[in-house]
Amino acid sequence: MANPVGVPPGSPRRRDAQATRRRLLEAAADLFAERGYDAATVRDIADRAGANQALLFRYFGSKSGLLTEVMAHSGQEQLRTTPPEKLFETTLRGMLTHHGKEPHDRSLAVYLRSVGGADDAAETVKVLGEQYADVLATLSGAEDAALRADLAMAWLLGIGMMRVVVGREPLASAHPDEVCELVLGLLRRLLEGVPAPEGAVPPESGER
Amino acid sequence: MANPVGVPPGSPRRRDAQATRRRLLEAAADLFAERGYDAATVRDIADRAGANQALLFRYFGSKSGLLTEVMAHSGQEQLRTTPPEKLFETTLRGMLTHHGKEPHDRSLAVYLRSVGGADDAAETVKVLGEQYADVLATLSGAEDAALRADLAMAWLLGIGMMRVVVGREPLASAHPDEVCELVLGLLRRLLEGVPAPEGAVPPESGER
DNA sequence: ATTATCTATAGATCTATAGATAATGC
DNA sequence: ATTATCTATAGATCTATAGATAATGC
Repeated sequence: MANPVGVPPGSPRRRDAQATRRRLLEAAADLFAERGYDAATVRDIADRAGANQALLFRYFGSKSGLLTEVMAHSGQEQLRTTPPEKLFETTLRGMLTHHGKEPHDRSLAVYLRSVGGADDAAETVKVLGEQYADVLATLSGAEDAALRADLAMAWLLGIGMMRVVVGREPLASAHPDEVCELVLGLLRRLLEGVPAPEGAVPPESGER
Repeated sequence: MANPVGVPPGSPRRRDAQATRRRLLEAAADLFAERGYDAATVRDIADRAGANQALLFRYFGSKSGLLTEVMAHSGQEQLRTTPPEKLFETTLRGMLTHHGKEPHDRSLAVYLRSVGGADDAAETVKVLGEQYADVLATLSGAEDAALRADLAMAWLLGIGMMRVVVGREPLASAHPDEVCELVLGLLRRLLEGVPAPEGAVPPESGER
C-alpha cells in the first residue's frame, strides 16, 4: 500500500480521527468517480486513504453512508458558488478539464459512473441531478423550460460520459475551447427557446 | 420460478438446446438492459429464461461470453438496416419508445448501463458505440466531422440515460415527437457544421 | 483512561465446474 | 446411447462487526 497523498514516507502519521475521516472522503470521491459506486470497494478506498478498512464503517456507518457524504460535500459546492447563467459552461469545462486522470469536478463523474447501479446509490446520486436541472430551467423563458433543461443536462452528461467514461476519440482529446464552441451556441438556442428557424437563422431553412 | 414467456403452465417444456439458448439470450438482453452487466446475475438471467443456471455456462462459456453474443446480435441489426441519414432519428425514437418498461432497442440501454463498469464488459460494449459514431460522422461535411459525430452521439446517449436510466421528469414522460422537435433541428445544425450565430467564427477560420 | 487503529472473521453473494439424472432419438 | 438439464459445491469477493491493541492526553 502506497503512502497517502502528501505524507512523506517514513513519517509515522499522527493519530487524528478528523484527518483520517477527511482522507477517507477524498479517497472515496476519487474512486467513486473512477470506477463507480459498486466497483469501488471499501478496501480500495481505505487503502488509498492509507487507513484501515474498519474505520470507514466507524466514521460513516456504511458504504452508502459514505457515498451520501461524498455527494453532499463535493456536489453542492459548485452548485452554490456558480451563478446560474454560468453553470452550464463552468460544468462543461470542469468536466472537460482533467488533472492527470481525474476530472476537475468529481461529483458529476460519480454521477455518471453510479446512476446505472440498482441500489440506493442511484437514488442518492439523483438528488444532485435534480438540483442541476432546476437551476438550468431558470435560464429558459420557454413554456417547456423544464424539458429543455433536461435535454441540456442530458447533453452535458452525455459528453461527460463519452469523454470521461468511454474515452471516445476524438472527443476525449479535443480541446475544451473547441468543444465549447460547438456546444454552447446550440445550447443557448435550446434553452432560450428560439421558436424554430424563422428569422434569425442562417443558411439552412427550417422544417416542420 | 415463473414459467418462461409464452409457455403455458403445466405443459412440460420440450428439451431443445437451441430454444433454451435463444431464451437465455433474450433474458440476458432484457436484464443487461434493465440493470447493467454487473448487476444482472447469471442466476437472474437463467431464472427469467426458465433455464438452469449451469446451462448458461455450457452454451456461452462465461457471463462475458454471453454479453458478447447479446451485443453482436441485438446491436448490429439496427445499424445495418437503417440508412445513415435516418440513423439518428430512428435511434432516438427507439430509445424514447418504451414497450412496457423496456426500451424498444435494448442494445443502447445495455450500453448505457454497462459502460460504467470496469471489466471487459466496458470494452465489449464500446465496439457498438464506435460503429454508431462512424456512421454518424459520414453525415457531416465539416472537417471536424468525427468530433461533431461524437458530440451528437453524446447527446443521444445522454438523453437515453436521463430518460431510461435516471427517469428524470419531465423528460421521461415527454412525447417522443416533442423531444424530436427540440433535438433534431439543433443536431442537424451541429452535424452540418453551420457557422456559429455570430457568423464570424466558422470552424475553418483557425488553425491546423 | 480514552479512543484511534488494527486483526480476524461472520455471513452473504456470485461465477464457474464436476458429476449425477433423465428425457430424447435410434 | 446421446445429450439436455439439474444438484451440489468450490473458490473468490465484498460488506460489516466484535473484540484486541496501542498511541495519545491528563
